[in-house]
Amino acid sequence: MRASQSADIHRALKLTRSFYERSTVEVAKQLLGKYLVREHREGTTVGRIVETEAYVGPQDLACHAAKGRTARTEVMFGPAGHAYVYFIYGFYNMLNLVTEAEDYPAAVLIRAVEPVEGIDLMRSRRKNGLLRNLANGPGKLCQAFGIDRSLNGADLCASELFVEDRDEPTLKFIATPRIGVDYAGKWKTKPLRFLIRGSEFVSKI
DNA sequence: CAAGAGATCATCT
DNA sequence: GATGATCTCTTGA
Repeated sequence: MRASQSADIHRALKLTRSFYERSTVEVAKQLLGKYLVREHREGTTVGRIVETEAYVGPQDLACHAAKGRTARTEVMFGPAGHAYVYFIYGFYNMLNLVTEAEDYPAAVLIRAVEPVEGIDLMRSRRKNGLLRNLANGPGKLCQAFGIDRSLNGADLCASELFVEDRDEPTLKFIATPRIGVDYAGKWKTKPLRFLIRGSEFVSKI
């Protein structure tokens, strides 16, 4: 084997629980450039995460956990590294990754990914076949990846849904206020949405 | 292209 | 009974 070949090997390491057991803002930033993987009997879909939002705890009026510990928010109160998937607007599912210590309710919303693998499968699950429109929004990416509430509570360290680090270099990102949280008082303007700078696959600039 | 409405239901009041 | 961490389509300039 040539010496240069080892540099070409694509390392893909599944993120471990300790990755998620940190401050939600830190996890939201670090998830940019990681790869969301969903294994399914129909096939595997992979997307490079380009947009996230942090929902940082019970004091965050935009975070569902601000309403307290209920059946719906129970997963966010559980251990880090699990999926919090909820249904909204009568149509769409939203994928979040639970962060921080157990009993501290916080999570990162995955808002957009760049399609990498399983693109035909994503197209068949969605009507609009344009590559840029397959997964550039939280509802769209759940459609494209076949994610619904059956994955609520799934362990990202031991299920068909997980995130890989493929050894991308550190990325430049932008922070903006979160989308669709106008009701959240002073929390609506905090810069808790993170985008990869220059990506064409974000939901909006 | 921007703005607005409609779709549709789980969750909480 | 109201509303929402959205998306798509229609309308009109």
